[in-house]
Amino acid sequence: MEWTEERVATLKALWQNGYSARQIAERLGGVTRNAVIGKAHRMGLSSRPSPIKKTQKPAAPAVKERSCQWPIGHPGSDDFHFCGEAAEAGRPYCSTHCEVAYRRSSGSSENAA
DNA sequence: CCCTGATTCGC
DNA sequence: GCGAATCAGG
Repeated sequence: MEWTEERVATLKALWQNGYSARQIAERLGGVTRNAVIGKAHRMGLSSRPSPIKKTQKPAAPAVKERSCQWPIGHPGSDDFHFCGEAAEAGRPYCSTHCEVAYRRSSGSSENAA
């Protein structure tokens, strides 16, 4: 196929209307999306929403680690507070309190302390 | 495996 | 200049 004024105009029109290269190629007929993209690139077009997204994620509010939320004292009490030590990654407590928090007492009769 | 555009490369 | 092949990512 030949890139006539008409075909080029169609290409540009569709491209600017947000059509994907594949849609344009299909519409024109006799060309593949590569031809469309290649032609578009050659005429100075392209620069459409590139699929190659940049890994730009500076805003990562993903909660990494906070301070240990292990309660110290009685809730409501004047000196009630949380442990505050550096918590383990992905856990709400520090290493010490993690042991306590996740200590599974599965049917053991070790209650005589 | 489907898609997207970008770029490269031989013709 | 052309477009398939390849690249790079979703």
